[in-house]
Amino acid sequence: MKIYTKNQLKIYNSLTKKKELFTPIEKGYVGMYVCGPTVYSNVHLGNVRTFMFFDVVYRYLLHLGYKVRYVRNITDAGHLENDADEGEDRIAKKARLEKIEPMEVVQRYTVDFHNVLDKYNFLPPSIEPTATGHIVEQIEMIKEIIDKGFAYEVNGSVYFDVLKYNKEGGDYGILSGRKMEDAIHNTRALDGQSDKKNPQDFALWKKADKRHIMRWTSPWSDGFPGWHLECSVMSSKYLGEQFDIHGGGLDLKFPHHECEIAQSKTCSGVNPVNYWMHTNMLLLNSQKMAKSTGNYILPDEILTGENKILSKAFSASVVRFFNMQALYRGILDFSNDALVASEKGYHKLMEAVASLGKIEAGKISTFDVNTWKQKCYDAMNDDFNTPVFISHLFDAVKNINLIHDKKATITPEDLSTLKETLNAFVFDVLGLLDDTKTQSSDKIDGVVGLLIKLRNQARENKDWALSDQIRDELLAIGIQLKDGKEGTTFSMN
RNA sequence: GGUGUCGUGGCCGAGUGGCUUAGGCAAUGGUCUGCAAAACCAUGUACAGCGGUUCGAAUCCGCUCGACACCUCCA
Repeated sequence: MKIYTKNQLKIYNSLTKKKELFTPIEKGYVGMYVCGPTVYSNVHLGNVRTFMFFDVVYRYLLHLGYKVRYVRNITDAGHLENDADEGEDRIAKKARLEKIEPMEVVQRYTVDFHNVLDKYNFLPPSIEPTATGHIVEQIEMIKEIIDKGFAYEVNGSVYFDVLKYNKEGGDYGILSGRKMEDAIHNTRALDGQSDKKNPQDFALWKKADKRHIMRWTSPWSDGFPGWHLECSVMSSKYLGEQFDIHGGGLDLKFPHHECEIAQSKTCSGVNPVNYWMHTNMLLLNSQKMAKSTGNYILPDEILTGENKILSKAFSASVVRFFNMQALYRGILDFSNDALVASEKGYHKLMEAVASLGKIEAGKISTFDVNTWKQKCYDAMNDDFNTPVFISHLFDAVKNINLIHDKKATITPEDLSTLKETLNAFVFDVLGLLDDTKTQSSDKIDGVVGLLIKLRNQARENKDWALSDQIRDELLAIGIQLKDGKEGTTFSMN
């Protein structure tokens, strides 16, 4: 029996601004599209927050037993730098600065992106399509929009006619809560450089100027597609005209997602997405993390400790844990203190998971495992409330420690449920890794075991100087000895 | 200027009309220890301000102050 039949998931839908019961279009199957990165530079931690959250969404849906097709694109065609005719795309600009081919830039940062995801233990999406791999489909979609009368060509470029779309029943502005009548008066003028009929109109195809390297042949000009188009094309190609979940960062809500809806709806006549999900921004020192302002930290810099923000290096799982201790819809402020606190909590959790393997069952359970388990599911079912979910995991931690200290007991049946459930939640759903375990090995176990033995002999001889030396010097290299009633154990940081 | 989000204890962050007002970190006391650490037990401090609705509001409404984001490429 699939877990999802017993667990009714609720998702906060950005479109309706309400939590709604999640009902997939096709029972048992979920189609999810998430806007991926533009690969013109390294992904920073803010980007990672979004992908990490949707990684957990993906993991949880799989855990519930859904068959999920998760599509996350790579934007490698470059976006317009601005709305002026002379706009060159970002990837081409970077290439010129670095005197390399645009596709070389794309390749370098795509590899970097994948390396980061790998280090942070992301599950790969089902399909990771690229914009440049779908130029033909994008041209077809533009033709279709022109045929339906909602796009016009000017000087080799094609624009979507937002006002006409809305006059004829369209709902441009529905996602972002903008009224087009207001927007007309409030959009900043762009020096009259534009070919557009109205400033709200957005480009579907842009004619490339002479210096523009990334270009494709089209019925209108040698040029390149507008940046909103690729997501409409790739989502409908792989997930259908209508699909379940579309995710992305809050900053993409307008205009990117708004434009996607207009494009897709023009072609299909239906709302493309049932549940829109937006992750909020990650702040650094209370300011938005963004490459353009220099206020950012790279995922690799956290792992190596080579940065000006953190006091030391932190593992990928600590960052993951930190992210999951906050709700995805809220702004999250990244700081050294917060990360230090998360690291300790994470270690506490991992040590309980480790000692869970060692505890013995008893005759009765002083811990209601099944109620606990359901509380965990309830939290996740409530719009992926990972902070509450984690607070329940600490409920299990407390009980595991009590049982471990012989102050509580658990039946064999409950113990097996607890093991199975906690492991699934921690490793499968949250995607955490046990850092201590991966660093450990039989040889280290043997060496430290020998030192523990020598130290215990010293302690028997009341040679405190020697026993403390062993303890302190091991601690200095990151191995902590723990004296318990059952003898001495150790853990590594 | 327009659109939107938000202001919770020393810090990070849940909750969203009454119920035990999460959880993590830090702090204090205790158990344990040769002393510690770890673990466990116990404890304190809070809902930006003002006004309103209500039997009752941190939670709803209004205003004020403050923060942030989007409106231009951005996860």
